[in-house]
Amino acid sequence: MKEKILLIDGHSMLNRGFYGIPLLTNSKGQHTNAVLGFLNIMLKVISEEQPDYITVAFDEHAPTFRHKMYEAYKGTRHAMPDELKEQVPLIKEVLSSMNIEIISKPGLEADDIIGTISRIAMKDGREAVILSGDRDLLQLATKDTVKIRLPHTSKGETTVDILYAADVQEKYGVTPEGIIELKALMGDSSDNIPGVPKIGEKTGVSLVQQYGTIENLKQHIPEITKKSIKESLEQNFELAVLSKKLATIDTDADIDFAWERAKKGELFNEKAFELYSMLELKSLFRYFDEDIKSVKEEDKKDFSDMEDLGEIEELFDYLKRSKKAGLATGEDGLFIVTEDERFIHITQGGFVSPMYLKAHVESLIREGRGVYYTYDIKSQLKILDTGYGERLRDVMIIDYLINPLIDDYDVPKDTADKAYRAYLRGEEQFEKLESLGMGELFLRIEMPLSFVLHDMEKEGIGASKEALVAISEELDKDIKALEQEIYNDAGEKFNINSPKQLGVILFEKLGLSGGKKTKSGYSTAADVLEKLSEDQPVVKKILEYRSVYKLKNTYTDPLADYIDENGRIHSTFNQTVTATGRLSSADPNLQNIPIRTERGRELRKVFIPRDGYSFTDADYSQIELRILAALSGDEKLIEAFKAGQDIHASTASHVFHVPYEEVTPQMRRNAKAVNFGIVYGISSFGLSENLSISRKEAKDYIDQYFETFPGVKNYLDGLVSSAKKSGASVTFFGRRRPMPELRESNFMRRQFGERVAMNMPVQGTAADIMKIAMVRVHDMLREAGLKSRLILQIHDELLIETAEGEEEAVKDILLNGMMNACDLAVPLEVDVNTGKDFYEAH
DNA sequence: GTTTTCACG
DNA sequence: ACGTACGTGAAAACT
Repeated sequence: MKEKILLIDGHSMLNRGFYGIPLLTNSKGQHTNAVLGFLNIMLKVISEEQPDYITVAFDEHAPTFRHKMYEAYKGTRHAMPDELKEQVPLIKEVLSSMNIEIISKPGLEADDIIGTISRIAMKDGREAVILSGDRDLLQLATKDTVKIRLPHTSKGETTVDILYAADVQEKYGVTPEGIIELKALMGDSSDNIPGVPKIGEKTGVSLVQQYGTIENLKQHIPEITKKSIKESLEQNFELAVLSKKLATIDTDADIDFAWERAKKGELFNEKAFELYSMLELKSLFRYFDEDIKSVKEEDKKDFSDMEDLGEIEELFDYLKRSKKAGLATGEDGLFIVTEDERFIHITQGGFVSPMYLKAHVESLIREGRGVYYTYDIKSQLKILDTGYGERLRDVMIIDYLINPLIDDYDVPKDTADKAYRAYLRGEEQFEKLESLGMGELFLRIEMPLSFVLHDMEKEGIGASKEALVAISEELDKDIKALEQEIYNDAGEKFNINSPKQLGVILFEKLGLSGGKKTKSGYSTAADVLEKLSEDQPVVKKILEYRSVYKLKNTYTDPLADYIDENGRIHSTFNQTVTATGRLSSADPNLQNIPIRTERGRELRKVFIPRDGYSFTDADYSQIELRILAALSGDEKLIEAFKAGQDIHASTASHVFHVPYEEVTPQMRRNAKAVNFGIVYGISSFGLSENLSISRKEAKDYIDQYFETFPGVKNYLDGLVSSAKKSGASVTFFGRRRPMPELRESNFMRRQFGERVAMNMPVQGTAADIMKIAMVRVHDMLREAGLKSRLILQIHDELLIETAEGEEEAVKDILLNGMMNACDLAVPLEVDVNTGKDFYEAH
């Protein structure tokens, strides 16, 4: 069996990874998608091919000879996005750690290096496998010693095609040598090869098949029948000659190649694993042996038990005097990393009671002189319920504030790891946070909020199981009845919940005109169905079925299972999930309990306060538009709020030029949609869809709006341009959202980025203000010695379970806490309501 | 695991 | 020519 070398086109594979996988970062904010994509395919091919040698070729950053030729011709070259650029050194580092040979040389393209080595391999009696995403390389394929592996993705599945010369011929209709001629004619925009105008793939292939080379073609131009092609060839033949030069890979370049250095070594070694873990390429860990994976863990897991009370007292004393420490609590005890690098584990038992530990930790984070880092404090409070201490810093929240776009911050996987990583990274991350201007936001708002959220989660909200069961039974009856009626109307039984089956029934069997809207068929979304429900009883029933089904299966039934032995439901409020700084609620989500339809709203009656308590609910009125007014400084908008006007009616009056009193409900509805659009980052398309009007009309509304409120226009434009300049969008309190979308080449994603740049400061500032209000309200309740407790937050709304007799005090605290959370050019208005259940209170 | 739908702000 | 309103979480179907 012949020996085999795998030759990889570095930039082409990196490119493929970058554009094939959505932008991805590790917890330190490094982009890793291109590296991941590269490695994924490389490892797959290595395991399939089992090569004896591996070499990766990279283009040099300096413009290469072939590109210079083209730049001389046209003077352009596509710039690499920063997010990709920064991954080039990363992949090189990873490859060297895996003992893989890297070759690059000024003046040479990766193609030329690969071409040359593949010919060396042939000469030396070895096989070559070329891995590249670039079809240019196909010209190197031979009958049986050089093959090309070309990755392609279809339906989410990536396969790596195998192409020998015969496969190239079969798939592209030309020989490997013909690929050069083909490129000479049709060009290749991704490779900056111009080609001859008017000649695409089809014409190119048939010309190459007929004439072989362009030199031969030149002799026969007069024979060409199609006039436009003939003329283009006559006028532009020098382009074909240039393109051929550009497309021809040099197989005899002067490179420094030695078989010895290319020999495959140990790929999955310790050093490589360290890099993989640093980049957090978890999906690739499986390639490494268990013992390599565990080496790193053992390094840092040398926590020694401490049981002696005297020693523990001494330790806490030391910690209080230290500059910093890492702490983490879990079911498995308290883990501490000290400044002098001791790793200590304390379990409860004997005299070390939970009370004892709580007292010591609490005193440490309140009175200690240093800063104490931990990771995900809120989940730890469930085990050791200490109160807030201002010396404590949560590195998970710091990570989140530095980059709120990361999907999962939970990298440490056990308690020891949390303490260690918090200690290791805390100081550096906090400094980075401060340099980004978010130190105050973190210390003043997010840290105390964590403890507030924990209290809310622990408190939970009362819910009646009996009421839920009763509702569920009624819904079930309705579902069954509707199901039957729908089957009847459709003339057959089918799964109404399957958009696919439903689409076929509606748009094919019943012949309704719907038109395709989704990737995989007809859209059956409610807004689509509503447009044709007018005289279609079936459609109405389907919509009703869906809503009833949803109520039962998403709310009623699951909620019943969340009720604990005390009759209460405990949601989790996530503090590190959203891109804008809002909270989110999960398991169960209590921020999306129905309210918009009466039937759904009924469900709120099952949420009830405990005996001797009632609910007090407070919500900010139009907080986002008020923020928009305040931050933009638009005089008219500020004036409207100061005058206490209905803001949608006021907008309508200005935009439609009618007196405030004469605004019709229809006009108000439209103005309301415009206001929403402004907050979402306006686009005429979005508004026109929402209001079912033409793009032109929508654009007129928007123009009219901006003419009325020029300050808003000015402000929004400024948001986009400053986000473009700084690469991030920022709230009033300094919360930051990185905006990589604004630099992308894809037009649509860039446009999305612009909308986000307009929305984030508004939505995010509202979130900031609410967080401040929550901490204030929580603290005021305690300071006043009240029994009433904050139990829910729904973005612009707070719910308090109020003890009998405390109603007035609670109302005052809510009003004060929320309205005075910050001082803006526009007053913040708050509506307060009370009730015996959640339905009544809001 | 991804897509579609729909509940909320 | 592209194909979108911003931010979430959950269930069910589909691949």
